[in-house]
Amino acid sequence: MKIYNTLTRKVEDFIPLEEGKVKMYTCGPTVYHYAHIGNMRNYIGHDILDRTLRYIGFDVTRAMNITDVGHLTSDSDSGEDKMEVARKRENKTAMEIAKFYTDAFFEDFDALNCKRPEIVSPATANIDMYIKMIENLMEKDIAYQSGGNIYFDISKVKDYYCLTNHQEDKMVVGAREGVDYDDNKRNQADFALWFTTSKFENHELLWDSPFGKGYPGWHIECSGISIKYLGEHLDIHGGGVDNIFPHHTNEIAQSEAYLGHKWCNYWFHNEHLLDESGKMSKSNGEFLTISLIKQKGYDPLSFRFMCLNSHYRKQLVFSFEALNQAEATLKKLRNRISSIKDEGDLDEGAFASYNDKFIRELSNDLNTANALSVLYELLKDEQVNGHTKLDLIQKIDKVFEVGLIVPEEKIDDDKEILALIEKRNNAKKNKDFELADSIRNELLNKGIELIDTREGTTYRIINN
RNA sequence: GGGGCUUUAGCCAAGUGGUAAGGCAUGGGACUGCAACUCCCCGAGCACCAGUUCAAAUCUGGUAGGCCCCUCCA
Repeated sequence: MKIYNTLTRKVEDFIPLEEGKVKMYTCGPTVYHYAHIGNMRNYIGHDILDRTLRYIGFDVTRAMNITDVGHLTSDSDSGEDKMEVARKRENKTAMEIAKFYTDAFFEDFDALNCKRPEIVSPATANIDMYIKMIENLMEKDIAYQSGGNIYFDISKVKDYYCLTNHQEDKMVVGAREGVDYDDNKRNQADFALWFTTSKFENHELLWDSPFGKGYPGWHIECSGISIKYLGEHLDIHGGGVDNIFPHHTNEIAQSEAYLGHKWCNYWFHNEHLLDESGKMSKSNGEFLTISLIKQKGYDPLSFRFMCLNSHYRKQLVFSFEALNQAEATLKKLRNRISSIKDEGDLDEGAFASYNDKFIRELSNDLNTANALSVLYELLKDEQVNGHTKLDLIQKIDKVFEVGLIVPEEKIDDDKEILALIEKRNNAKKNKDFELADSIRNELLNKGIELIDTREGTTYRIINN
């Protein structure tokens, strides 16, 4: 398995710390609003990684957080908490907001056939762990108290900018609007570990701590949850590319300072999904969600398929043209596969050969586009019998998970339908095409599509 | 100002030095009463310029366009 590692900026062989076992962490959603389709591309990317690792035999344990507190809308540790903003916007309690959007998130997550991580934990469920870590960092004099908050002193760690090529003296405070100078900090790049009420008032969720009543900073939650549930060493940690700096950079700094050793070996980052105007963002108001796509009549798996057709480390521009294309492609694929007759004995040689090819593509830094080509190659191969093809397709769809094999739905008592087919065929014989077509339409309205073949007419049930 | 990515047919996209995979769409054809489904056939010399090389989409330098990061963001 080869995978691109942001830490080394190279595609590397993936070697887990413990043979055969993988500990993986995914930065989860901030549940202050709906997740847009760009957010979901990231989870599809992680899902493919997760499933690929399992496919080639690794025992994967994966954890993901749900950020339900502590993520500020602004930088310089001065903006409002996103959950608080949502709470005011919707006039609900913070926990109601979190519950609502967490449910909405998983509805889309599930609709995309993303496998839920073994561990999913909300930030608010692990406050004790953050306090433990912060106390430890205070003892080591790596964290300090200032202006009511606890900050992490980045000058105390060796290679703070290890994930990026940022040069401290070239950093521009104010490159982005809203980045202000914060004179509570020793270094402008220091980040908050804990906020207290002395600085932020009116925050609904507050916890007692040795540093004062308050709530955790954003970055500490991922380190805390990861270490608490996956242990002191992590194989893969991932998220969107926007997390590289500062979120993951800060996670590395605080985790390694706390643990006193190297923490995570591989950093996995998904590129963004763009729309015609550039980056998708919630702050621009309108944004697309999986649920909306579904409402428009699309199969959410078409979106998953669209993502698989491109590479996770490449920006992808979303357009309905592209989605239509993906939907058409997927539909054709399913039709083709459903027409394969389950005949012959399992051809083990062919099975292994195609399976190897498939694994080879996925093992090459998740080249899903090429893995899909292997599927097309298989479909075209006349040397491979139907049974072997179907077995293989069923297997590789364990990674793709786009519903390649549509279970054949049968109606228990289809006498009525068969009678109508018979009636239509007679009408066709008598050149009464009006009647024939009306029967066809009647059945189509009931979700039954007729398929005319040389051997006769069959039917199938079509959804949506 | 600093760091990084990217540009391949109408569209999505692979390719990482040896002469451009695959898919969708379009067009043509087979099948059909028509249609759907299915099957067959058809398309680019890789943004541009200059180098290196026997050989470059692939390496180097430059130009142009797009995008991202430099404390909201997946």
